[in-house]
Amino acid sequence: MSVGIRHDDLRRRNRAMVLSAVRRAGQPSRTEIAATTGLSHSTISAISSDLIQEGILTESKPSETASLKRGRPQVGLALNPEAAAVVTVVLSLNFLSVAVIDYAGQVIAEEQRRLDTLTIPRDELIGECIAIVRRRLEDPDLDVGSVARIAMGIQGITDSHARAMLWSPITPLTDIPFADILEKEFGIPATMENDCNMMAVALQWRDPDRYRDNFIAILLSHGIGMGLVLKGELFTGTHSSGGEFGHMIHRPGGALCRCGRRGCVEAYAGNYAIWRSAMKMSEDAEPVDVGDADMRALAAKAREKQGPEREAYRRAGEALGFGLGSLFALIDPAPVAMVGVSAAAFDLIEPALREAIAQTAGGQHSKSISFDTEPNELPLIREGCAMRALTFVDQEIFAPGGQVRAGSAGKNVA
Amino acid sequence: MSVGIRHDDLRRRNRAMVLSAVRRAGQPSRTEIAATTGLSHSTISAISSDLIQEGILTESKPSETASLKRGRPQVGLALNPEAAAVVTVVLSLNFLSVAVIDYAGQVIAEEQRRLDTLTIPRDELIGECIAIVRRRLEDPDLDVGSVARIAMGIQGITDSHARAMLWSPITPLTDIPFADILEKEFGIPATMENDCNMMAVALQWRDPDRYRDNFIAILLSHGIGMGLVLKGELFTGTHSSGGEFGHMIHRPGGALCRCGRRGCVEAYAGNYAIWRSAMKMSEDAEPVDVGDADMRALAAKAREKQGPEREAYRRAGEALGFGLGSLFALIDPAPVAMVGVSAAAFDLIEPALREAIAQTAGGQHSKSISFDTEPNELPLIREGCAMRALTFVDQEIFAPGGQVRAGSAGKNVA
DNA sequence: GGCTTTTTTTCGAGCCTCGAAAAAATACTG
DNA sequence: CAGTATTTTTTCGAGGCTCGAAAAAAAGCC
Repeated sequence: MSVGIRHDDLRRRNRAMVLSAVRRAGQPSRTEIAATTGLSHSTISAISSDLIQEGILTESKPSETASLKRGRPQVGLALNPEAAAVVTVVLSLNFLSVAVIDYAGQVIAEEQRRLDTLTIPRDELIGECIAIVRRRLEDPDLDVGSVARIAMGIQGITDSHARAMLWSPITPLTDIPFADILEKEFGIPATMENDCNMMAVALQWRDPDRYRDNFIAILLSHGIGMGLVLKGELFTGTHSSGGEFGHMIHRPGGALCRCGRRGCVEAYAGNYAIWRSAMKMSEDAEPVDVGDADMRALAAKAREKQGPEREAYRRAGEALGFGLGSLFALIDPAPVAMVGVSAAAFDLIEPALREAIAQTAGGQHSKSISFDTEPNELPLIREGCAMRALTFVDQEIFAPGGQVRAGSAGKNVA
Repeated sequence: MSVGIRHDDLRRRNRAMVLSAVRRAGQPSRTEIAATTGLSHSTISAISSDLIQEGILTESKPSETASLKRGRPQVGLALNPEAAAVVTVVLSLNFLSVAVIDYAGQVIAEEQRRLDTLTIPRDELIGECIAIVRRRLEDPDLDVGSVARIAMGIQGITDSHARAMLWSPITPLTDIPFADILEKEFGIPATMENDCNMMAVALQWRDPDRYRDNFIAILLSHGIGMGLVLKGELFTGTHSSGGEFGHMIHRPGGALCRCGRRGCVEAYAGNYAIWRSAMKMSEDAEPVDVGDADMRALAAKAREKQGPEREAYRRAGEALGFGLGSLFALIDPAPVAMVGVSAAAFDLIEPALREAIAQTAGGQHSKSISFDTEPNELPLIREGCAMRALTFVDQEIFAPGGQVRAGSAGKNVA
């Protein structure tokens, strides 16, 4: 179970810590790193000199803003963009997008492609994913350094080890082990991540002041998804990617959900549910796909005048509010980011949502709960995948040797 | 944020690891400890020889069962009961109980006392708690060694730092900082823990095969509480003890809950709710206290024949089932222990509970979810408090020096 | 140009863990 | 019953890592 700390773990962990500090802070000096990590100057000096020699870090000459204090000027440390690269693959409804990202986090190549995900056969879907990655990797215009990791993100449920897509709303196909497929094809370690979890990871990097230890990212789109960060760590289920907020029960035996069950939050707040309600269709009506443009038009009509459209958003807000209330009963309230096309209609959702929360255990702090909105989920997902992959490189490739007992893991990066 | 590992942390953590291995395994030999911790024999030898010299561990002569293999026999290591002691204080409805427990986990003294918790004034409640602890500590019949920790458990909500009771169903009083009060009074570090969390801790020690990484302990009593263990760690809210399962929303706008809101799970499954429903009282009826004996009589009547009593338990099962279903949507299914007087009536609850779960996202694995029952919560709570306190002593007193930067923390236990 | 200030590197000391070998304690064997 | 085999535990030297102090480096200040 709990494993003792060996002597060689020390350097390994502290190396990872230095890399993490540099990635987080941008161009910190050795002194700053010593301060944030609590390690001595000598240790930081030794570790960073190693990392520079190995080509992982670079000294970025005088930091522009400085030079006002006297004393020896600080030398900034930066990630060497050429130290490695990672690839992100994001698969969403009718859309496949790939990006190559350097070690410093800059996009150096990308490609996007429409794809009829709802009808495409299994082999073809897999083939398209492999092909688009291959094109980017073999692009002669670009000297893609050593790609150290592929991170794929998808809407739907993935397994808890980030290896396979188990189920997804964007395709009837199930159980595709994308991580294994990509690994086998390219010989590069890969992961298969849940979209909402990646959104949460991205938010943590984008705005660490607001999204640090505890927060929630909710995807308001065709379906309802959630990424949850607790105590600074991404929360995942024990078997699956977890956090199926959209399938918490709002009204037992209620409206028909896309998942086939009844009364889920999503059956009131997903795009198809809002549409169904606005069109005065039965709650038992089979869920249909609604385009983003149609949803925006619906929101406009709801803003215009009272009517079934506005009522549909109110009901969505109510479902989300009670769901959040139950969630807050379990984990205490936390900041929430609403992402996706319906987040652009959050003005229509918020009043009923707040009213519902106020009736729940989380209601005491109802006022203090704040919501951000971000209508476009794709950039967030890609960013999250990129950071996921890069921190993997930081920790497992450039600070290797974690708790491997048997086996012939390479000893040092020379 | 993330702090580097210093050289002195190494020994500290490995000491803690050895203590943890001994506490978990009973009387492991040095060789066994080396195997479970992954540390070398030399390291274990050095650490345990220190711990023995400091009087924390003892060598427990030949382990009886052995002596069949040849070779030098293993020498078991055991916790020295006299190395320290801890005190547990459990405050529940009309009942206050205290125990003194030695370092090896054996109860060496206890005292219990009836108390009218619902009406007792604040000062008197605090006074009674202090008095009962003092009596046990100053008992001349018993040579209580150095008490290193007091762990108090209470039904209700505590803050996330385990310092204060914020709210409790057993008294109208709120915000009593019991941990600070006991610390000031006795000069011994203290904590104020939530009862259901302690139940979960106890289960983890009692049956580590079943309750290891992910499980749920639910208290079915006057109120509904929950202790949640995820990835082997007790889950707590960000501000409070968290896990207010009983106040997840079952039916928006539904039955009146003791907390003043409507439609909570507890408003259908708490003792008072079952009683209310069985007596065909209104769902708006003010919650009343129901004695354990009355509840047992009610269950007997429900078993006897169809009628409002049986229906009341069915409705409780339904509420618990949908609540668990929502919870399972978030964290994936896990084993559940039902504790408390209504757990003895779980046969009446289970059918509707399983039926409800089957209708939720957790339903796919509905069959594989297993329930244990334990009608008596008090021993569990005390056991949990004791283990909590003892592991604190292991980690913070006998392996001191964690991440203290400034300050004059004692260096070594001599 | 010398002095002050701040950052970074160097160097020796002190720990800690590890592996190998030795020591200890028992069962087996003839 | 003495010698051998086996297993556990201790001992000892080697190698690494971090730390503090001091030195070196690189500026601004007077």
